[in-house]
Amino acid sequence: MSDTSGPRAHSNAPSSRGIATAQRIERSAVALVLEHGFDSTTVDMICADVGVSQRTFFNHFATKDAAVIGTAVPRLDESLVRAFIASTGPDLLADAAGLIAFPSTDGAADPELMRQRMRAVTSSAVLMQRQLERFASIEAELADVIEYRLARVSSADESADDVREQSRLTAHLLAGVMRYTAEALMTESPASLPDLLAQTRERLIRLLPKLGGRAN
Amino acid sequence: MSDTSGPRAHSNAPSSRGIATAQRIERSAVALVLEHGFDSTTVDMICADVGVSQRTFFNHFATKDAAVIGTAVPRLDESLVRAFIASTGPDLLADAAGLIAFPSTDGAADPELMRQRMRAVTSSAVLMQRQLERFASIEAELADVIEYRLARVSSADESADDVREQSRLTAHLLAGVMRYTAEALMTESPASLPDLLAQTRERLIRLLPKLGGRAN
DNA sequence: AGAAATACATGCAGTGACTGCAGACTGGCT
DNA sequence: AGCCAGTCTGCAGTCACTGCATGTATTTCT
Repeated sequence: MSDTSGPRAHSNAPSSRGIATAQRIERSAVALVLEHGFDSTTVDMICADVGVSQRTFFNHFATKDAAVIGTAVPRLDESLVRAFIASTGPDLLADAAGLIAFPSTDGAADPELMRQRMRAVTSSAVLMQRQLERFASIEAELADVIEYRLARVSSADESADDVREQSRLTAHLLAGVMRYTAEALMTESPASLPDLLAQTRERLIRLLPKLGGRAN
Repeated sequence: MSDTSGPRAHSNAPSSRGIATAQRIERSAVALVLEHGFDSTTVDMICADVGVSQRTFFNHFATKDAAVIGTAVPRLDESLVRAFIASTGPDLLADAAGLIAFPSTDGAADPELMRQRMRAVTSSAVLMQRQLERFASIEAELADVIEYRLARVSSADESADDVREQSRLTAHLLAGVMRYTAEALMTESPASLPDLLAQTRERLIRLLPKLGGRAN
């Protein structure tokens, strides 16, 4: 940042070559959010820090939070999906919870940035919220995958429509599991994500028989 | 609206006496949103329609959507809660789904306004989203209620903490059920809310044995 | 090489939600 | 009459975000 005024900067002179502008913005956004919190970090601050105009910022990111969270669209992990479909374990929902590992976003991106980003996102309820909203984009996909397993354990007197709706419902239940985990992630931050997921899964397995079916 | 300038208007002359400003704003907001959609309805439009300043608008409502959704905080229905706690049916989650009927907000408010509001909210994904976010405020309460039933069907080797966490998890699952229902509400709008809820409940009962426990 | 297309960056003016502040009118109370 | 409290107001400001017209560097075509 330092001096942003004058025509000087315009020549994104040396730096711009090596690292793409978008990446520099991302890094700066994550760092500033970690330092000041999401609400207290203005787009102008990020722009000043990076040395670009606000217009440029919005040419790269549609919203302020996109710069912090990243732009990659979450996808289901192929191999996990295959395993899930193939498996015939008794704990469908718990198995499905394994699909959310969480969905890899950037894959090959800088792991250090990923770690910082994770901290930044979990530090702000707003950001966590937005993050979860993004995951909604795989919900339909998730429902499709679930449908395979569900069809197998459904009786013949249930129509395909029934099964499809049940799959969608299950996907929403799974979203609930995600939210629960995300909440835990923000409070009991000490635990690592994989640990938390495993813990949630166990909890779910013990819980499910109590919720419906013939238990009780 | 017509002319908002000058000192003239100041006398929200006749109308202001009968109906409180906040109510007039609510009505106008709902009506305008139904007509133009949420995004295309600006706060200024509402203000002009009602004949108040923007500052007044925000003195009554913290946000634009609050004017449409209403300000009442959702609460669990006492009698439903008692019934739920007392019951020992096998379908805990499905029973809990009955608690969300949906939580009454305004109770005594104008039923016609309530109906319009419902239409307005279900017409916009943004508003539905906000509405659901509000329900999050009863989630803790919900978890407490669920804990009673859950404690009853839990084995002795599960700690109180376990049960509490399972209750919170269940509350989140229930939130998933709500979201599923809300989604259905926005698309298959024909069905009435009570019908939809009953339908979801049935679906849930048939679904649960397939998800975990000993089924399959 | 030179022209033209392309991609990225910029300033600028504008919209729309929302806030803080200070002033003004109202109705009721003493 | 004088005062308090509640309500309403304009105004100026912040912040996210958009459209547009322009500029410049790099690539690609000829």
